[in-house]
Amino acid sequence: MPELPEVETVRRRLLTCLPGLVVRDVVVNDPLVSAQSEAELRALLAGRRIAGLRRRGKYLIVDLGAVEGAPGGAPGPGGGPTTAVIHLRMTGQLLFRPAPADRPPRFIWRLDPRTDLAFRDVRRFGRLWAFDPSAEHEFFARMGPEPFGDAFSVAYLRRALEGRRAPLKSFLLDQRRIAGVGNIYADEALFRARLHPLRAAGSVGSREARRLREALLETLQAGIDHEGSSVESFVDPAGQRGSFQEILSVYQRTGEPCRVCGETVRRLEVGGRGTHYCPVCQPRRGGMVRGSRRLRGSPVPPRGGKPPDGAPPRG
DNA sequence: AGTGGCTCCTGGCGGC
DNA sequence: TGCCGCCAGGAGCCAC
Repeated sequence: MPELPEVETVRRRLLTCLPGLVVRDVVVNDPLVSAQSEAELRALLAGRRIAGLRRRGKYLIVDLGAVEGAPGGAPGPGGGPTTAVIHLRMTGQLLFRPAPADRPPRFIWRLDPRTDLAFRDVRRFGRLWAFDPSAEHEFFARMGPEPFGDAFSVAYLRRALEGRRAPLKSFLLDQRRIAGVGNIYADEALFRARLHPLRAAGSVGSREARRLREALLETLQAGIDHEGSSVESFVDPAGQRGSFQEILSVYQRTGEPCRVCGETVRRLEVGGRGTHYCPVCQPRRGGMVRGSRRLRGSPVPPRGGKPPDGAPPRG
């Protein structure tokens, strides 16, 4: 599932082909993809040149310039610059010049010179927004600091952890605390930090907080270096899979031996999310939170054998 | 305010 | 073989 490293991989790929292109038209095939209508999106996006691509947490941000040739190029409802935001959620794929003969993408940006940016998304959780750049601050107002930014210091993390009774796993998934961490990288970072996912966030000491921050950064950076994890259906805009899934330590390795100590990797449910850990490398300590109900039929065997979803789904 | 649980959505898979 | 129900999860929403 696209988390920070996957979205960053998409951003870097699109950076090589999108900037400078003009959005000629917008086609919305699935109204659920945006609260805005196709006409609204067209008015906000069409005629504008793509100026840049940024990322905030798991959100991809596309900066578009004012409509060229518009009176004065002045900002305003008439044709000013636009900020577009895309969230891939579970299965979203942004494909540049996608192969045809697929099911219709949820939306398409027709670009000039003639190319397409298509949004394919089997589970239909992904979303698109477009708004005046002045609205961006409010849009991201409740989102926590970027892990690689200066604001994500040990001091910040300690303050954020302080007093929290929620399990560490839930803390890491809370986008208001840290931006961009999802289920895969949360499990992997906790393993790297040797912290049990059910530890109460507030029970984490200063040395452990330092370890957790370093583990998060190392894990996310490794994900970026491997161009993402193609566990579910992630592919970059050229249809290429990432390779981080090949070096996962615990995520979806239930029943397999820990790569460090050989103990069997376990699975439990924390905050409704499948959670994978090594009971030896991530020992229980004081300040544990009670786990959620045990998963039915645990231990759940890994759901291996699924083909990459880069292949076209059935028509 | 913090926390947990439910919901959306679909394809894949296990069970019968 | 075919059908049914469960499962995955990011984030918004709601209840406590």
